[in-house]
Amino acid sequence: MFESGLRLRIPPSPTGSLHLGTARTALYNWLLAKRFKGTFVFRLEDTDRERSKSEFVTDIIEGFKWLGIDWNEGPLRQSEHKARHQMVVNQLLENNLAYECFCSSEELEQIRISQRALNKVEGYDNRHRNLTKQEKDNFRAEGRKPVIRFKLLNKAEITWTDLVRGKMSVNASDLGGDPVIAKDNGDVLYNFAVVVDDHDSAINCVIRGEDHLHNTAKQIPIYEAMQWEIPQFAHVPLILTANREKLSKRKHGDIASISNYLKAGYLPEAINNYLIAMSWQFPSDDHKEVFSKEEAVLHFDLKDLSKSAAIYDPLKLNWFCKEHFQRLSAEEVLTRAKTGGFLEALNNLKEYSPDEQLKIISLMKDGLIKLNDLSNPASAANLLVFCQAPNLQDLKEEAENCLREPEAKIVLSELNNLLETLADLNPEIVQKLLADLAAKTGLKKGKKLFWPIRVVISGNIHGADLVALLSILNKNRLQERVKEALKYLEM
RNA sequence: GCCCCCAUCGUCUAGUGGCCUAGGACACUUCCCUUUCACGGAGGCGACACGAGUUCGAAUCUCGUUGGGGGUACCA
Repeated sequence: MFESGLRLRIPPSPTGSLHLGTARTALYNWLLAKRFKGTFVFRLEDTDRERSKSEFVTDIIEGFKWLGIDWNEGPLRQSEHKARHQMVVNQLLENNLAYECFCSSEELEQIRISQRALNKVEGYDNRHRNLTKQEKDNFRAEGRKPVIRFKLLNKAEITWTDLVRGKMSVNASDLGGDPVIAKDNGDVLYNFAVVVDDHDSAINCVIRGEDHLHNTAKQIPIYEAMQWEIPQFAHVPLILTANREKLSKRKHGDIASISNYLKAGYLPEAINNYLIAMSWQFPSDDHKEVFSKEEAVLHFDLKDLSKSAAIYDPLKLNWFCKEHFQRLSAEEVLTRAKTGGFLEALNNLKEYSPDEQLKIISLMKDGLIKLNDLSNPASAANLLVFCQAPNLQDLKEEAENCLREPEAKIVLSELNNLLETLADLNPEIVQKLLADLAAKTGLKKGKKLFWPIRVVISGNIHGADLVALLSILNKNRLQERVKEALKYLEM
């Protein structure tokens, strides 16, 4: 199908930070480019001068890098192709395939209102298609500046075979009139610029969101007018929120922006996995769910994409996160946490040797969702227990109650006594320590025996394996916290 | 309003006319493991939107209805 070589592109607009949906479209492009050894072009769609910002350019590039989505050409900037765009506009004008339209926005609005009243397609009624020179001069004399409109041939059936959806067809008369391709200030518009740029980059396969379906219908006639080869099109399904609306940067910025995931310490491999799996399934017999984008490359094909929109499910994302954390070595997690700055709030972690730090990470990483959780008190995977004594004045009710049990005091003072006889702790010693403690207190095991210890070290009745916890914490910290608690209970 | 797209458990999906009393995953839930939580293991709950066709036979094909989404800019 692509004898000359597959050429794909991703054209984000730097009017906002990298969007989850853009990342997913980029991923599908990337997957296909890798699979069929194509060329992937990265272009910044920055023709909207007011809304485009350089900080967003940085954000988008950083986002792609973080996800591991690389490209072969670019970043190209649409704004740098102005002269070329102007040239094509003129060519269209000369060939009578485009024309000047002097309608004011008020007139346009009037046209829409009357069309709507008649249950017709809203849009422009092409009234300035055949203006005489005299009429144009009159408008100019009024001080009106024209926009340039492209002549859509009415009634023409615009068809293409979509690589995801199959045969598609839109009637040109349903497109809302001749589209504006250049504003009255000369700036060209998206639907035009994208055609010129894609053609100039020899793009032969356009993968984009389903929200572009009508744009494709508007763009194909431009290719035809210029006698340019029309690329293949593939419209991928959208990502919807839980209440079934298109995921938008404005309304759902927190979950829509890739940079938020980066900052929170999500694993890019988990994001990629989730994004790909949203509309695509690993084809092998086991239909495995957890995979890398590199594994997906081996099997990915547009025809296997789902046609229906997918609803963003944070719980499922979390699951992918856990799965990918479990697959990472403790060394890797520690490195990423350090380089990402996620350990900075955990000052005292430096007191532990590198080897101890690894033990800490491997003890905690299985329930990890994002690196942020390492220092988040609300997370079960936080490392706070290793870094600071709990604030006993401010315990949760269940923890406070546990400490107020009469047995708690006995357990703690016996523990304190036993600790006096010990030097450094290790798992074997802790094992024995707890057994001795059980014997001394007469409490076999269970809540009465272990929960007070947990509360004293972490402020929580739940947590990671106690033996591992205590042996890493070691004698001094443990004893300190036990004494502190005994003091607190005396008050 | 008009145009287009989509339609299997709450969610993501497998399923391309008989292997389907519809399979998997997330979530939820029961039990087991465990000194707690988590992990892990074994179960459970739970769907072919509806109505007509076509066919010996339909989740799968056709039409209609309904529902959902997107689009409808001198934004991208």
